[in-house]
Amino acid sequence: MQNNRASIADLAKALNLSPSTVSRALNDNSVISAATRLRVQQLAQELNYHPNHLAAGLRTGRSNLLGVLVPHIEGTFFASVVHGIETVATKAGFKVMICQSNEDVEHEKRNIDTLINAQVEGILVSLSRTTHDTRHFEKVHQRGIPLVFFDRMLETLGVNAVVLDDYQGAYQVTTHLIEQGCRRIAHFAGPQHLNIYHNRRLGYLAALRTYGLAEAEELVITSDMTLADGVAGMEQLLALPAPQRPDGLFSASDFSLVGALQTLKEHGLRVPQDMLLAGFSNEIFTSFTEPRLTSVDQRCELLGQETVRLFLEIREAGATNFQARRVVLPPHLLIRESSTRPPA
Amino acid sequence: MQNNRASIADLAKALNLSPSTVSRALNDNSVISAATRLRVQQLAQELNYHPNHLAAGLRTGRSNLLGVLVPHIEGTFFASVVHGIETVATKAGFKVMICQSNEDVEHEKRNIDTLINAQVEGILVSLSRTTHDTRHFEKVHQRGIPLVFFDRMLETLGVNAVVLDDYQGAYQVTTHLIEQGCRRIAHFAGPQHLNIYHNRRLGYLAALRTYGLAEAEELVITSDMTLADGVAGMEQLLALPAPQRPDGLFSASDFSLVGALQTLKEHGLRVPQDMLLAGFSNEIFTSFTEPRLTSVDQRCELLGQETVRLFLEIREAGATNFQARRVVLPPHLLIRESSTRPPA
DNA sequence: CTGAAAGCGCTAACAA
DNA sequence: TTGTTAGCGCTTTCAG
Repeated sequence: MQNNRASIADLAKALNLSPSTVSRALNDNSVISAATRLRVQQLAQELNYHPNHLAAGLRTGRSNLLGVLVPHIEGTFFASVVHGIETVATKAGFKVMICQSNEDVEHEKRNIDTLINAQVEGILVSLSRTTHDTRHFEKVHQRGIPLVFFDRMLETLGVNAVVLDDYQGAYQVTTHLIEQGCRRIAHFAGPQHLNIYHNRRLGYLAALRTYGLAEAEELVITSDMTLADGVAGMEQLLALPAPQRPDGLFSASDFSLVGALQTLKEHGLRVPQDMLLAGFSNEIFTSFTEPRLTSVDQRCELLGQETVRLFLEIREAGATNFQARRVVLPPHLLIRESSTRPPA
Repeated sequence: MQNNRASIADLAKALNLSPSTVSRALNDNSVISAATRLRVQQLAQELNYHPNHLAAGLRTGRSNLLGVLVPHIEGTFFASVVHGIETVATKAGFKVMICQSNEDVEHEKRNIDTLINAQVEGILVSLSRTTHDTRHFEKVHQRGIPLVFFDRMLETLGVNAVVLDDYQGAYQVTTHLIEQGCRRIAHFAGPQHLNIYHNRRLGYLAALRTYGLAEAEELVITSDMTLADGVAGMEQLLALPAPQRPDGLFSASDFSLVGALQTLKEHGLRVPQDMLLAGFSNEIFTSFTEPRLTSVDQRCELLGQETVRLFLEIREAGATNFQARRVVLPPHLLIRESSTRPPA
């Protein structure tokens, strides 16, 4: 009978045992005699037995599945986070199911249903750019499924979340620019309904205030943070009358920053001599440009790992009576040539 | 009874129907009267009913799960491939389970078991760097689970696979360098037991032969293809006596190429004036360096999509009686400044 | 230490 | 068009 797929029933029959005994033997239940355990496990190996997790899950109510919902997975950031998630989740015995919202709320809603249907034991989410309210997550809560946000979230009170301290990161990087001598610092900002871009802007403004620098409306440019947006943004800045021109730029995204750098060069301006630059995310390419770009590292992998850890904690405590918690990771400023004032 | 989780039985009871009728109504079975269908679906909505896919899967023998096994997911390449996979798989009604081997065969073996246990309906694999034989995939075959390799595979006959035409890509890019006037072209090669690096080297050699150029041992440097390896490799090339120095370089990885570029600059040499450069993979940063780097695009997303398509085909035909097929995607050479001979 | 029996939630014959 | 019945493969009382 060494056919396609052996079941517990098959093993039981072949060994003249009951299914329950076989099940116990396979699961290393301590109550089973060493002898039968061995017999069972050997035959299992021989027949190439593989447990059916669907069946076990149905019976026990545990799927060992963990749902992850990200806006997309191309690009460094989410890929690294997912890597971190996968690592810790696997160690804890979970399989990871990945869904992408493609930055679209409707997708996001459908994905949530998919994950619920798959009986995942927890859901880890980073919101799509087009998500402005989170009512579609209520049913997750209702079903008692632990829900943890990471990176992108809405500032709703009482949700579990793991985020980078974007405010601190922005504050530090802006302070650094000021200390390097900048007095008019421009800021490329992202969509403000997203916590991350909002906090980066706040951190930037706070640093200005701390040092008594005036904030200038014409120096803050909000966009979707692509490379092209960076090009457009820098053109806009360079079009300002000379006294209003910035001497430094903090971009909330490294992509826009590269656009800005390219534009500066096209105009015959040099970095850092003519303008200091700093970005956010520590994308891999920030070390490949000339000059290399100062940036704030987001601890992507750690972020993923901490997200799973928080999930495990919630699960342990029981989803419903867990006091919602927010884990805030310290950012890490990486100073490179683009923001280092050259000796005069 | 609008408790945590409603089941079909609950709906049936509430509506005075049999479970089968409810099931049929929910699945839009054409045999059900419009009226009952509506009643059922409305109540389902109201009670926030979600089907239990584990149960359905157990019953129907279909899990709607697709297993994906990659060496890792950080970095652009696999992330993009997975993106492509996810997109097509979702459209076909599959959920994707992702595992990473971390470039380790033992992990790979364990992951295969995990996926089998999860009752996936197909497995898509890109081999770990440390995999030298593929016996652990036999049980997948035995169980009649469609198996498709993508990108990294062993040259075993009769497996299903989707790969880029690395040979062609390398041939094209080398030819391009020759046509730009290069006569001594160096090559940074990767681990040769992996089909991709092997084929890139063969393509490089073939192009040399076509144009009657001698291949020089000292110009082919094999490494693990990191940025640091590129630095070391270029140092090695520059240490050659002047007449033996290359006038062009084709690196099988963009990362090594960046290392080479940085090293050239440190030595006061200019690209493309003093040496032409070309790489492989079209990593995002190839457009951010100066000069921008010529590279071969790998069609990552398409690769992922085609892999799923091949899986669907196999499934359709029945895994066992499907004639193994290999899909080879044409590469796409992107010529940028680093390989364009400037007017003399 | 082992076995018998029931049931997780759903679907698919077959019957009505 | 609807209902009855059985069972997917596994685990878990409860009894022996």
